[in-house]
Amino acid sequence: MAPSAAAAPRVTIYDVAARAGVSQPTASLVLSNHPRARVAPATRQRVLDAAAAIGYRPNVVARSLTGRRSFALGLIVPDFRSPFIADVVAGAERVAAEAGYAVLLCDQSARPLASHLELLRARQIDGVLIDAVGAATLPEAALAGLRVVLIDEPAERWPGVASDAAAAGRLTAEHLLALGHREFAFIGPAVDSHAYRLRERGFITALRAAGLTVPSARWLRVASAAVAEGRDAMRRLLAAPGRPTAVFCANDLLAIGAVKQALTAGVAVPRDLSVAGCDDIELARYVTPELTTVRIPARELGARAARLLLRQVEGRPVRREGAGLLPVQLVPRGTTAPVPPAAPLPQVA
Amino acid sequence: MAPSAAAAPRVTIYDVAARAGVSQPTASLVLSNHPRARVAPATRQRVLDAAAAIGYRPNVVARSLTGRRSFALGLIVPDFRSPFIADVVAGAERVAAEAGYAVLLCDQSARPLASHLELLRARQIDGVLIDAVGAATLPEAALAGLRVVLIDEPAERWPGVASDAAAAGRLTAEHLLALGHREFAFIGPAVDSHAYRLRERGFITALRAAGLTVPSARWLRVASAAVAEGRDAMRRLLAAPGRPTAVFCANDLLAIGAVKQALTAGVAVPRDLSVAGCDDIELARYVTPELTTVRIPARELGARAARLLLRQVEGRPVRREGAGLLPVQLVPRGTTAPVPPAAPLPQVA
DNA sequence: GGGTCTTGCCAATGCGGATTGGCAGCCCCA
DNA sequence: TGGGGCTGCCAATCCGCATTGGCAAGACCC
Repeated sequence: MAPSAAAAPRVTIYDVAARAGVSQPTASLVLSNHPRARVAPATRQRVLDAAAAIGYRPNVVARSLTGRRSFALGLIVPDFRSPFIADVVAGAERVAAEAGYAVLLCDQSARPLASHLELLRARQIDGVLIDAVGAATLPEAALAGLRVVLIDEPAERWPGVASDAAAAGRLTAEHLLALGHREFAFIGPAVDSHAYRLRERGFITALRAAGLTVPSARWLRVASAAVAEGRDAMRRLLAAPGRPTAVFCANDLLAIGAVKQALTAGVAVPRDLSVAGCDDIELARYVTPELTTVRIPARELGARAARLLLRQVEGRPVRREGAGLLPVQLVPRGTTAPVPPAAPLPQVA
Repeated sequence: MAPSAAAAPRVTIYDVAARAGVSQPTASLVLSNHPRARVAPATRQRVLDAAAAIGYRPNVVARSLTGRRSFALGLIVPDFRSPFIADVVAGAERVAAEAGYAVLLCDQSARPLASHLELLRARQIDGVLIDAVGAATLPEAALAGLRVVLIDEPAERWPGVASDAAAAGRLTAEHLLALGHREFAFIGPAVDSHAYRLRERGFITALRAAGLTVPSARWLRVASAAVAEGRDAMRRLLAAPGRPTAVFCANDLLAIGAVKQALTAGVAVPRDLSVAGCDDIELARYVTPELTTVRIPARELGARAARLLLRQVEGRPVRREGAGLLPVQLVPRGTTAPVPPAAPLPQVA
């Protein structure tokens, strides 16, 4: 249990004070650059010189104990290995780092949400960014006393930031409709995620507006938003009787898997089948054919969430949701094309 | 500067002690489950009950201050958004979490290595895993007094874990040679990374053993190991006079970019040109054609590094490099094929 | 030259918990 | 029955830093 032999002796603020010939509180006043500190310029300089001379580095742990804040934020995500999430993390991390905060990355795939929250609490975390499944249904107590910002998961009790997920679905629907498609399928994860639900709803609502629907047999639920799942779903889709001319996948990974499977099965994409994804991960441009998708500003999502959380943490005013939804943008590429002339169904009059 | 109004009142060990009718040290002895603690069973139970009743959670910050350890590890990586690195991180994180340690993820693309080390020091980090460019050339002082484990970057002064990068290059060379290839190119990042150097060297050494070389004009250095760079490199390669029949890319992202560019330029892969990558990221199976590559056990690399670091941190004996290199494995897929009959050069006798 | 301010610094204390040393009370045995 | 040895608990102290209250010395004024 005991750690191995002590390492380098630490340089503390007492050492600085001693070398500068002042008391520890005086050194503290100077070094923490206290605004209302009344310290003679000469004294201040002596302290600064002493600190520089012996290479003083404040001990964040000690500072956290007195200040009751850790200068660290938690960031809980479903799976940081997903490219989209990784971008969200990168955006948040950058903002946090610039403000001098560390980020404790918590992966929901490794440990449940509530457990992460407990651990973050124990570490006296200053605030938590939650981009995780099930955040909205967490018991009140799990978040009590924490400063929280939700990502892509609106709730009345907490501020949050979100992308315009409904628009993502709508834009895709409109794109496919404009290409003449009338027979659709949908592939999406069965997770309890607001953003995914809205993507679905935006898609179907736009279809309805055009007098169309997606038959329930072509409404495929998969376990997670991963490539392998997209593949399985497409396999099922192609095995069923009839065939859609266009498929909307709730994210790019699913779409990549779906395209892959279609090609493997000899279904030409986009000639015989159009497939669209959502997120616009970097990879979307590197698969063949390049993936039609909707660009979601992932980094911006993370960055904005972090800024919002830092406002709370530092006691600055927080505008509730004021910023509105982050805009998304259709990116037509190579996996969607006009419906083939010999469409399975005659054109709707 | 002042944080906003205080949140929920914290439950401290003093509260537990008061409720159990014992002194704080006694409560501490019970709750920290001290091995040589001499506490009467009844007393112990009273303390435990009290703690449970009021929901006591030890304050990790306070514990860190006295214990001079933070139960946190640093993990410095070149870019956690790279799929390969993400797997290394996942492996390390899992091991750390199981031992009760948090991981502070530091991205070299956001801030230089030395700066990260400073920050980790200030947080009294218990140890650092370094999978970063330039770790070997760091000044002595930057790492002084830290417990360190290097990933894929052997150094005499520090323990480390590494994959058998030379074998990765060799296996690829042998694979391509067996397919009849004699005209090669290489694409790799110009970063100062041991693993990449070994991959190169392993490749070229195996070619030499077969009496072949890679002409310097086909030895392409790119800025980073990213898809876009692979693309650029292939563009240059195809623009130059003559053409190899096989290209070894130092990692999968480069290979994916290279394949993409070749296809775009009308060069059929693998018919006209074979391309091989390295890492076997998940994506390698999802591009078209599927990528031939060498599987590097990324998660295992991270996990093993974390275990090694934890041994040091907890003062258990550390076997120097004892474990040896992690084995790698060729994964032949769709981007490599026998050299076409009408090869640019006659078969070497 | 004795008050009243101001300025500049420091003593004391707290944050939450770990650890050490020691002191009662009890048992046991000679 | 008195002393030795345990056992079980607590008082005191420390970790490194931030903050408050106050005190002494000098500036200023009448």
